[in-house]
Order: sequence, then C-alpha cells, then structure tokens
Amino acid sequence: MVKSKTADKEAVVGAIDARGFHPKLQAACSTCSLSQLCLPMGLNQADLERMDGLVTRSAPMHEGEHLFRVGDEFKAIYAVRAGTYKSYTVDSQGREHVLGFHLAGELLGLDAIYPERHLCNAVALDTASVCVMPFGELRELAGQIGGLRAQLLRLMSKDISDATALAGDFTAEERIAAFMLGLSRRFEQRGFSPKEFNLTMSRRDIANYLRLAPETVSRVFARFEKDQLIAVDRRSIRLVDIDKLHQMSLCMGEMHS
Amino acid sequence: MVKSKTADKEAVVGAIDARGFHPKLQAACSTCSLSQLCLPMGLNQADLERMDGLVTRSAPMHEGEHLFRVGDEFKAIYAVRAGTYKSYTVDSQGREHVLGFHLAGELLGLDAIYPERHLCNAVALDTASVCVMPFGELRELAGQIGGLRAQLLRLMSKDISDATALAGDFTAEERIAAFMLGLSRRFEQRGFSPKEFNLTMSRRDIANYLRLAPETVSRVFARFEKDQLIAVDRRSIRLVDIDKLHQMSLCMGEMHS
DNA sequence: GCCTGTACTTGACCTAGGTCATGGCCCCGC
DNA sequence: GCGGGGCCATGACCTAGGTCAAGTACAGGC
Repeated sequence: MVKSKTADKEAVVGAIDARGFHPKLQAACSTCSLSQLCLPMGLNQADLERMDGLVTRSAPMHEGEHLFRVGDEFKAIYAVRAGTYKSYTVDSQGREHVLGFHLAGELLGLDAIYPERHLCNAVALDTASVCVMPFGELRELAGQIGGLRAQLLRLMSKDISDATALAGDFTAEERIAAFMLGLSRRFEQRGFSPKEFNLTMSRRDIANYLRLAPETVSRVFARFEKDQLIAVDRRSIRLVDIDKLHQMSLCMGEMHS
Repeated sequence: MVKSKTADKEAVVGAIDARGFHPKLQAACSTCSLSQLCLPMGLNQADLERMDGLVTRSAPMHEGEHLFRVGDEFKAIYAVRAGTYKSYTVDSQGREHVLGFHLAGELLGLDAIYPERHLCNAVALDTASVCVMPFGELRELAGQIGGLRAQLLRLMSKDISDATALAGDFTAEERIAAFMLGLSRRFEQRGFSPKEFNLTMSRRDIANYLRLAPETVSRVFARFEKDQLIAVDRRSIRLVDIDKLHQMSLCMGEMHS
C-alpha cells in the first residue's frame, strides 16, 4: 500500500553531472560548519584538506527527488549537507517501511557496503543536498588517517545502536515521545532550538517510521497537546514539558543521540 | 517484567584470567574453520598470522554467564567461536528487549564502539566461547591491512541492515517465518542442515526478539505445524515447506543473510 | 523413583492500536 | 477568488495479538 507520491524526477547519483553542475565542485570539509558532527570529526587541518580532495558536492535536490534507490550499485557514502532525507524500503506487498530520517551531518548509504548495492531508497523531504564520498577512495584514506578510520567506525556503530533502539516493544506514546526527543537533540546539536522546530516529514512518514498508523500519531499528538506536553501547529512543534516526555520515552535508546 | 533468570555467575571480560586460563591462549585465525565467515575473511596467510597475534580465546562460558553488561567499558570486539549468545537490554520499566542472537563467526560489541561503553548485555545461551579482539589493536591492524578494514566495514554494514530489517511493521506470522529462514540460512553457512536444527533460545527469547508474546509464538508454531510448514518438537525444528515460508516472510530483509 | 520448578501449550477474554469513513484546512494553480 | 488535492483530525468500529489463567511435560535434585 502507501505508494509514495514522490514526484520521481529521475534518479540519482549520475544526476549530479547530468544536471549540469561541475562534477568536481569541491565540498570543503576544512571550512564546513558540520565537520564536528560529520565524518571528519576531530581531524587536523592537513587531514581535513585531504578529505577535501575526496569529497564533492551534489547539486541541490528537490522534495521527492531520489538520492539512490534499491538495487543501485554502491559507489559512495553520502553525508547530508542540508535538508532532510528519508530512507525507506518497499516490501513485496507494496508496503513502504521508513527506515530513518537523516539530517545535516549524518551519513547515508552505510548499509550498502556489505552487499555493494543499495538496500533501500533515499529521497529528499525538502530542498536538500549531500556531500559525495566515493567509497573506494574513502576506505583507502581511512587506511591512512587513523582519526578518520575511528570516526567512520564510530558513526557506523551509532547506526547499529540507533537501529536496534527502535526495534524494542514500546507503546505508541513511548515511541512518539522518544521520537520527538531524538529530533530535539539532533536539532540542538546542529545549532537549532531543541524546544521549537519544524517537522520536515509528514505524519504518515512518522507513523510508518514508528510502526504506527497515521491516525495514531494524530491522536497521540492531540493527547500530548491536551496534557500540556507539546504544542503542535501543523508541522511546527514546541516541546512544553521535556521532563515528562523523557519519563514517557523511558530510555528506549537515545535515537540518534 | 520478564526478569531474566540468568544464573548470574559473575561477569566477564576479566574472567578470562580469573578462571585460570592462560590469558594469551592464542586463537589461530589461520587455522580456524570459521575464518571465511568471520572477520579475517579473505585475508592471505601472512595477514591471518598477524590476526593470530591479536586474538585470544575466552574460556568456555556456561549458559547464563555474561560476556559483558550494559555500562561495561568497551575494550574489545568479540567473535563468537562456539555456542550462541543473546544480546539484550533492560529498560527502566524492567522490561527486557532481546536485540539479537549471535552464532559462531558473528561479531559482538560493535555497537559499543561509538560510546566506548557497552549499551547492551550479552549472555551465553548454551556452552559458548568467543575470540577476544582488543579494539585499539584491531583498529590499528585495520589501518595496515586493507582486506581487514574492508571486512570490518562490511560486517558492520550488515549489522546495520539486519537491525533495520526487523524494524518494519510485520505480522506475527511474517516475523516468525523470517526468523526461521534466517536461522536456517545461518546454520547452513556454518555447515549444518538448513532444514533441521535445534533452537538454542527459549520461546520467550524468540518472542521478545520478534516483539511478540510467548503465547503468540507457541500459537504460530502450532499453526505452522498444522499447515505442514514446519515440524516442531520442543526445541527441535524441521522446516517442511521452505517455499511457503519464504512466501510468508515476504522479503522482510534477509535477517542475518 | 518422586518432587519441584521451569518451559511450554492452550483456551477465554481484553485492549491498544489499526481500519474505515467523514470532514476540515491549507496550499497551489489558474 | 475558486477549485482540487494533499494532508491531517476525529469518530465508530474491528482485530491481531496481548494478558490471564489453567493445565501439561520434561529436566534436575535428592
């Protein structure tokens, strides 16, 4: 069910060139404000500049445009530069399963290393762009730069624990509270307000991610608002009682801490 | 709820020494039958011997004994050598959440790299043992041996996709069918029959892992048996109609392919 | 051998959350 | 300004699977 309406403006990786952008448009890690969250975390100036030589910038992508799709050959890891991406799969019944939302500084495509093919789709939820890091070169550089190797392993490790955190058996309220707090923390790390932010994803995507029906998300939002835990206005959210939200979310993992 | 009965024979890592085994008992990757599944996959003889220098063997552990616990300092990655381990967390309500079952050749502790502390517990489900790979040294060696670095990334990548596969919204039957097939494939890779095997975990652990009630697992087992899909006798399982199981499991990821 | 505890099964019932249906709202194109 | 299509909210109802309770059956201790 739930065919994503994603306007499907043609894929993908090659599109970087196809859209007429200079393929070697450098993405300077050495001056990037996200470098303390992202893969180059902790590198010195010299190593940052070696990263610069590796990384190129994608053209800005529009809402609904895909970064990669299931089955695409795995060539590169992507770091979100701006905007939000959603990763998802579609099972043989046609049901969509949202795997995650990816904000600036987070990596996409790590699950494709093993099979050397993408196992999920990644689509922009708003105007978004990525830094492209060809995997072969990245792996080589990781051999030479200990700090890069360490950070790559750290970020993959984090993905493993984030993914398992969601797996547990939690109620709708626990899931939604944890989801809000997870977003809040991630916005804060990126220099935005942890108490007031806009959801870039639809209720349907949230529901699907949390394994709930969209109606349930609506209802829990309404209940949380009635109970003075949050204030909701369409996609804008204000967290009113963070402590109580924490109590509800009950350490169901940190969710993208 | 569900306090694990785990007889709690004292932890853990240090116990390798404490139990009076030679701490430097080498675990020769170079002669290990699992090396084609495990971290040293694809290494040449010389590199295998460098791995040998890194890896030590744990003493055999008994059912209920813990390999590590939440909060333990992260020192090493473990490769299961024999037996089965279960990883799990306990939330603040005291509910246990089973994160996975780990067979010979699989790695444990990868999620601890990022926070440098173990985020979950790992307990032996039967008589089991591991190879201990101190992480600092392993990371260094991964800097020197490209093939090791590649395989470490591959295995972590696989963990990421396995973890997300379980996350989807599936019915009890889909989950259980996929679980059986996943086990079947893993046993086969290890040289055992893919059609007939013994479950090393209890119904309660299976249920918890699949986010079901133990009663539901019993009932679905009974239904599958009635429908000639499997034959169950206590913990021994025979897969009778693998095709139909595949249809039911509907590509909910490969589960530890 | 018997006793006890734990694991498992099975049935009866219940509930969280899913499904279905309706209606409002907002945004966008014209 | 008007009309149409997403998205979202909300009510009425339903069901998959959870919970509770009562066995059964095997394993381990003595």
